[in-house]
Amino acid sequence: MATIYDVANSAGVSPKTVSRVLNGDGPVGAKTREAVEKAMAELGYVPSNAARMMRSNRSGLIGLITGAISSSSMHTEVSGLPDTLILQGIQQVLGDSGMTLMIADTGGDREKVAPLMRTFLQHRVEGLLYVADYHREVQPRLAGAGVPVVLANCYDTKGTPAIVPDDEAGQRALVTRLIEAGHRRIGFLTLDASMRAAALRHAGYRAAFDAAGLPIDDALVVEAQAQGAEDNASRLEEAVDRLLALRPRPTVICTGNDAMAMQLYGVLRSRGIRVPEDISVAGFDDHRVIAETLYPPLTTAVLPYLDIGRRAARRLLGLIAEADPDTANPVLVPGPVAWRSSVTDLTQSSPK
Amino acid sequence: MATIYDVANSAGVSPKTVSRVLNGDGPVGAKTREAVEKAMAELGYVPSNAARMMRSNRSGLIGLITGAISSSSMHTEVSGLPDTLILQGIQQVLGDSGMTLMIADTGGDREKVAPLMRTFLQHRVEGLLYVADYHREVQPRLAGAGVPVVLANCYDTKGTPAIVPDDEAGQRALVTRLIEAGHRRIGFLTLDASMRAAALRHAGYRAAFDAAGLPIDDALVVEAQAQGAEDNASRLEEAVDRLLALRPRPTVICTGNDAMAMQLYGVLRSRGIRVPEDISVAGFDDHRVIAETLYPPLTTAVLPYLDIGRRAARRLLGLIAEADPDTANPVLVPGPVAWRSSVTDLTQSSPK
DNA sequence: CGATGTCATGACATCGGTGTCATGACATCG
DNA sequence: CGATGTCATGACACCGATGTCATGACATCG
Repeated sequence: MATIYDVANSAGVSPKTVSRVLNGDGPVGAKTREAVEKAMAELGYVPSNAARMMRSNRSGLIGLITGAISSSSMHTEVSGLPDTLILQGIQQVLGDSGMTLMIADTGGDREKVAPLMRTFLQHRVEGLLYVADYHREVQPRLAGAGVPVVLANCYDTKGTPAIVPDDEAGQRALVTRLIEAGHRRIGFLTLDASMRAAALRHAGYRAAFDAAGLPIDDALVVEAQAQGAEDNASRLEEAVDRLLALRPRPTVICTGNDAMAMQLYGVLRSRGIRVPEDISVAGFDDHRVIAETLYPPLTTAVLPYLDIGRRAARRLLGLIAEADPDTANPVLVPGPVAWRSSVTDLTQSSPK
Repeated sequence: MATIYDVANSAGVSPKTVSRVLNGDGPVGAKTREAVEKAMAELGYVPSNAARMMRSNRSGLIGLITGAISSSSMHTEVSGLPDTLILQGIQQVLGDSGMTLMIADTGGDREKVAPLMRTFLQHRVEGLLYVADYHREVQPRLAGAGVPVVLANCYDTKGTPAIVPDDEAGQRALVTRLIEAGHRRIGFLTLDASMRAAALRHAGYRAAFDAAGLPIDDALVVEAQAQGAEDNASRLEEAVDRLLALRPRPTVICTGNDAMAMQLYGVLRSRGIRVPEDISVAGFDDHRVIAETLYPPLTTAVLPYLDIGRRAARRLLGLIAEADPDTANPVLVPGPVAWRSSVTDLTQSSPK
């Protein structure tokens, strides 16, 4: 591979002059510049980042650690939105800023974090991102490496900058819309209670009722999933039957995520109940493949993974530039409601 | 950040000795080694890859270019298996080999490939991977950069090493299993005919009938998707109705992918047809979230993305080591059939 | 007991860029 | 016309590792 010396020789100038052409600092005569550029093109010269970095101490690299990539097919029970959407958002922002992303995957193995960190530090990354596969608390043990860190889709107790979804606001917005559509008996099949999202969304559900001045019937809320359990399918069936046995029967059922809504469609239909004519269904995540492809398409709260990724990247860039305007921590990212035809508007069908 | 000189000073030895401790080449006295290791620990020393690379010319980096990450939410009509599974496979292999992955995303913009390539070359990547979001031909214009390239989930006409799924074998294996289960009237809702996978799978479908010595009824094969079309949902409904009108009616319907199977479930149920009692359904992809969560769980041909990723990575490592045992190109990766309860075994229900 | 070999270690050059400073050629000004 | 300033360029050191070669201290052997 050609070096700056090769270019300098070929153009009959000093390496320093080539450097000036490359970086546009210092003055260069028009004729000289042309000769240098010709030589660079002929030799297919590409400057070495390594050499450059030795002086400048700027690697232009961002390290990204995740257990996300390899975990997605592992716990199929946690079939939330693909975390790679977060990567997308990160990529978009970093790409524009000229940074290059290095990714490493723990494969779900906590022990691998330390060596991966070491690899990143060897490459002198300027910042680190840690992405979790679902909203949760982490102790990533990667602070204090002398490099800014931002957590995405997770948070810790040490005040590390973090970006997480606003699960509560999402569920609240969704349920508020349901109430506006005339629904009063709103069933809720929740995720495993140990998940942070479960608690927050439940709180959002309650907040929507409170805000509307409506009473809450706790019988309408049923945990329909247990992490690590084998048979979540039958668990869901039981939960659905419990909701269907209530009187008055719920007019709509919210689920912990879109995958659960997909199962719910199947269970309801096997009971001869039509969606949305007999009962409405709403999900959470806006997992496109599911929500848009289901029949009928699913109304759901958007889990703003793309936006979380973007914000995490921007915040990291801010920290690297030593300007972090964000004071709140963690930053809560709200998502809109995706309104589709799985929910009947009761105010339309039977106008007061 | 501490350098090898800091460590050397602190331990009272020369930098070269520290280097020897680091790399385990050359002999080092036990006492000296201890002192050096203590100094490294105290200073939190991490060697600089940049400096190392200047001498060794080995960056330990692999570049990965994809339009996949950011495209997945764009074309929702091409809702195949998430390509990030390929990344997973790549990660697994590269992680074990001590290589670090740099990723860049074109965001679907062909113009961005060249600058991204340049960035990678500046970092002196030792190899390049190009990952496509679905099986297709590409002209990535990235060969000839003096760096080995492997294509994953795509191929070109220039003989660049490539790893692609064996769509034909997958469909053939699936249909063969269906035939073994007693099915003879096998409907097939295909992907947009312009997709490579569509043609290959159709060939596999026919091959299965040929191998079994059974006649093929072309009326059973209907294109149920058009790329870029807005209303693929109603297109699918029409296609399904056409199949259902055939006499004798198909006993099983294969779909172009799992997302289509999910829609098919909805359409069949809206027609009052039960799966699998009245008609069986089989998909393609083994998109876990769909196939395992659908009710009933979906029989499908596994699209071996994880394996494709692994093989692509291994092949690239082979090329870097200048040993490429693979002669066939592209390499076809077969996938098994995931047999689940969406298909009825007719030989069981009505033994001859 | 001197020649030879092994071990442990260090001095020095080198990789490919860039920052600092110096230098020569002109243009401008008082 | 000499002093000063600007422009274009190059010499040289340096960033942090590692390869090459040299060196001194011992151990081993004939």
